[in-house]
Amino acid sequence: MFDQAAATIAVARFPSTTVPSAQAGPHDLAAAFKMLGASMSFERNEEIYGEGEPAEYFYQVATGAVRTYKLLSDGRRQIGAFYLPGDFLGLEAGAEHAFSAEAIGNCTVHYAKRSNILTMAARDGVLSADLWAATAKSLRGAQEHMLLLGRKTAEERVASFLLNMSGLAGRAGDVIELPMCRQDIADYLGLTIETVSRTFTHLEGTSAIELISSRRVAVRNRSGLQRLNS
Amino acid sequence: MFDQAAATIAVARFPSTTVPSAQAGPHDLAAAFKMLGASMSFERNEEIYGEGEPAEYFYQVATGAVRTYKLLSDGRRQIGAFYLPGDFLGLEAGAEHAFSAEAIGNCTVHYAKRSNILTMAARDGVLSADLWAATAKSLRGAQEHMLLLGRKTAEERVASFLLNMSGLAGRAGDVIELPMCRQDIADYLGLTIETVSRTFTHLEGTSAIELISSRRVAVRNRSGLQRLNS
DNA sequence: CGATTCATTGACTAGAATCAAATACCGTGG
DNA sequence: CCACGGTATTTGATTCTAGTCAATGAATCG
Repeated sequence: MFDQAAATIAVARFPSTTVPSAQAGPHDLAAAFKMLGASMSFERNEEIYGEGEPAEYFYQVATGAVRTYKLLSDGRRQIGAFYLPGDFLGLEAGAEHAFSAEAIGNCTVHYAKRSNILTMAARDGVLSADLWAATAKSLRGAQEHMLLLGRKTAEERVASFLLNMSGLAGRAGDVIELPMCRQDIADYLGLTIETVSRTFTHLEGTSAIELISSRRVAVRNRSGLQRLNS
Repeated sequence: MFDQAAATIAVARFPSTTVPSAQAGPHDLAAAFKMLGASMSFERNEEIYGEGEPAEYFYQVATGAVRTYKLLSDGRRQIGAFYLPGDFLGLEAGAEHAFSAEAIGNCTVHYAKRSNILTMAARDGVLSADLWAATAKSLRGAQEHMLLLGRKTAEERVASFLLNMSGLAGRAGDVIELPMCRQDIADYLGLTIETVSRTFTHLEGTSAIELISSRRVAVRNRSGLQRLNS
């Protein structure tokens, strides 16, 4: 999640698999979605699935962006990850979803029955390996995020976030389009909306970034951000 | 990880698989370790593997306890999870370990070559499903932990920790044996050692727990802890 | 153009971190 | 068995980062 480079690859791969490979044999997860999946549209803030619901489907973002989150009883929210086109979600094993998922803006999502994917995976080593790899990728994202939430300062969190959003391949001067609002960013970074806003302003003051509009950020000093990112 | 009930099940399952199942077919991950794995002992604080090292093996804790962690350049540490007997670790896909792993106390670990497990999994639907399930279990633990790190107060974090350590089946009056020191707990919960200590003392003051010794805690008011856990 | 939502800024507070010291614990050797 | 040294833990005083409360400003949409 959140790895834009990988997301781009996955997106690029998606259409190519519409040309079915000659052999009926090995498929990857994206190809399995093409075979078994259907599409569905969601409006801004619409729930895709809820925590505790039976986990019937796997999902792949086609367009737009998705957030997954957990709530405490008093409404405090932690966003676990943002999902961009190509990313898979709902891969957690277990009969029930451990997170809720919502559309950030209007978006399209491919979905496929878990049982179908799993049945196919049981017979297809490549597919099962890809399912595992996708899950493990989520796990690594979560582990990286634990370090951020447990040990980084507000400024370091925002810098990490911006660098992740700008992608690995990004260069100084790149303009980042943020699909999510400040509250989403705050709940993702374990901060308040005010702290996120102040930190953006402060980073602009040090010429690390430029706030073109609230949803558009230009990276002006990439290595400065990376230094903050430790 | 950290799910003592599940850990106990895994441990219980382990010896039973020494009796090879009649059919050579499906195996679970624990059985695969029995077939392919070897054992190794580690001393207190000894490194099992390091972040960035090639991920050659999968591991399963046999006795003792293991911590996985990441460091920032200035030494700040985030412990991602504690692993108890029966738990698997090192399941992250990718050529390199994303975390470091160390023995908390003297411990024994089963290990098996990744390539062997993966080869076997490619031909064995049950094994590959179990590999995926074990990875997904780690993922759910990580997601739960993100909520703790991002949104819970110090008292809530410590209460969550104690409830997790006491196991799902625990009852009031249960005595928890903590295998790790205060610094490990602090780095796991995203707090300082002083805050952990003060919170323990405060929970004792409210009769929620009793500190028998620094490594032994008795739960006196389980529902009180659960209320804090939200 | 007004209404509403979202973002920024300011003043003040609080919860956890930091700095510092005292106490408890543990293994070793006399 | 007890004294010693080293480590781990607890406790206290103070600071500081981020949170809270409050108000203003900007953007978006009928």
